[in-house]
Amino acid sequence: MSKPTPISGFPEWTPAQRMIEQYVLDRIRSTFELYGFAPLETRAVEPLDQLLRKGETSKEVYVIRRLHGDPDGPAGDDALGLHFDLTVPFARYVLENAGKLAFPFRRYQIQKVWRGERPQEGRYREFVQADIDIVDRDTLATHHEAEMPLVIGDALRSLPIPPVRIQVNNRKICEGFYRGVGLTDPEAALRAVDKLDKIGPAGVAELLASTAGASEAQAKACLALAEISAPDASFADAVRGLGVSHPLLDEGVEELVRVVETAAAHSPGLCVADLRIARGLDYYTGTVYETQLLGYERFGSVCSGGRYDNLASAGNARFPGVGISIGVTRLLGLLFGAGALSVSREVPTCVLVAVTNEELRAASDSVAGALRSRGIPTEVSPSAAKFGKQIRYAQRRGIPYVWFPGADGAPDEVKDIRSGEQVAAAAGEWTPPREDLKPLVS
RNA sequence: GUGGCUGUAGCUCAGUUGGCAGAGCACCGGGUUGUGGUCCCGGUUGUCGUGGGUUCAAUUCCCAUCAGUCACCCCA
Repeated sequence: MSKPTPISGFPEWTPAQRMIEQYVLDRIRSTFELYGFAPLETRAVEPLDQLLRKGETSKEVYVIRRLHGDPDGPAGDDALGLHFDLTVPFARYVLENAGKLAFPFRRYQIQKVWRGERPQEGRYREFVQADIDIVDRDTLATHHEAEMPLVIGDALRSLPIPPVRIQVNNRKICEGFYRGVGLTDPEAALRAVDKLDKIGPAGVAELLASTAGASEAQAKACLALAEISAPDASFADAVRGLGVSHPLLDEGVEELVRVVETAAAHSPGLCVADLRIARGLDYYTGTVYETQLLGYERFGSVCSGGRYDNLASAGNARFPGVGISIGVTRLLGLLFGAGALSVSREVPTCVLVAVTNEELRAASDSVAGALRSRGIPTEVSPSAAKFGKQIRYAQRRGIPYVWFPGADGAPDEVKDIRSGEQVAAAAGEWTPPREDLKPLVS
């Protein structure tokens, strides 16, 4: 068999990287639970028609089918696709289980998602998202939109990663403003403005004219709005200064003020109102979030989301929601690529119990058992090689302690192979310093 | 999905104007008859991403393909 090769866009980490990933996931999860979000996992597949409601993203959906499915039979597996985010499955789940859920319903969901994109650094076809959402029945209070950045701020701050900046906007501001200046296709205008960073003001003006039918004055006004950015409510004055009025615009400004002020009170500098932010899936109807990892801005957002009022509705029941999702795989991929994350050892093992000779392996096994019973991750040396070799086995893996069973009734000894210090110890009592018990991620 | 660049040892990379494949690090053995790391001596790295084609001869040239990366697209 020839050597297997990777599959494009489906990353597989090393054990050390996986330990870091698990650490990161644990921290994120515990922050989510600290805010009272309940755990949920949904199936990997959704009916295709559900997934395709988003238009453009449809090209990215992986469809599943049975190898020997009957192409002429009734629609079965081939009507299913892998979910490409966690919000759409969640909306479906809420509709399906509305009777069992208490509203407002707060849940987190940490799962893989799949998108058939062309991969490059920080872009994958299979990746993990850590998602929180809050949905309510009929109406959703706007303060939930202000809560999202707080959770994310806490979660990401608990990790050994560079600081982040959450950029917030509100689609009502854009849409209200565009309508206020007389544009009739706010969607097109939004798409044009979104390219500001990439093609510059002149390019956007051109695009606004060609795709949204904007006059020179209208384009200028849209650009002026997009250039507004402030870490506090002062953005609202800047918007008013543009002299455009529309009910939707006022509503959006009010909501965004609240998000920004709440965030500023909780953690200054975390959030910034940035009126050029337009992206995200097109089901967003109000607040939208994007998150830059400082120093890695060019790789795009590592955490995005927003408010959606129309994603989940059945008959006359409506479930507006707001959610945000951490791109865990992108975050890790970027930091791994930069060598910016490390772990103190490649295995969970804290203690390696040396084996004096194979006849005495049972003695080492029993030491290991005693240590494990007190929660100390321990392995027994794979061979009774010279102690130098056994120490090196530990050293190469970053295992901090080697345990030597005492010969002929002499006490056992444990050696810290980093310092070389070796002391007598009893397996039923010795405990490593707290910081050595588990691998340290930094 | 479109286009560009790249692919040589576990890692970082040399190299062959087409003629038996190299260095450093890492790894293994010894110096050191039961305690590693430093040091010294010695040793192994490999379908030259994969499959075709041209050629007496291809790692080198050509085509395809896979993977990585960049831009577009989209987005975590």
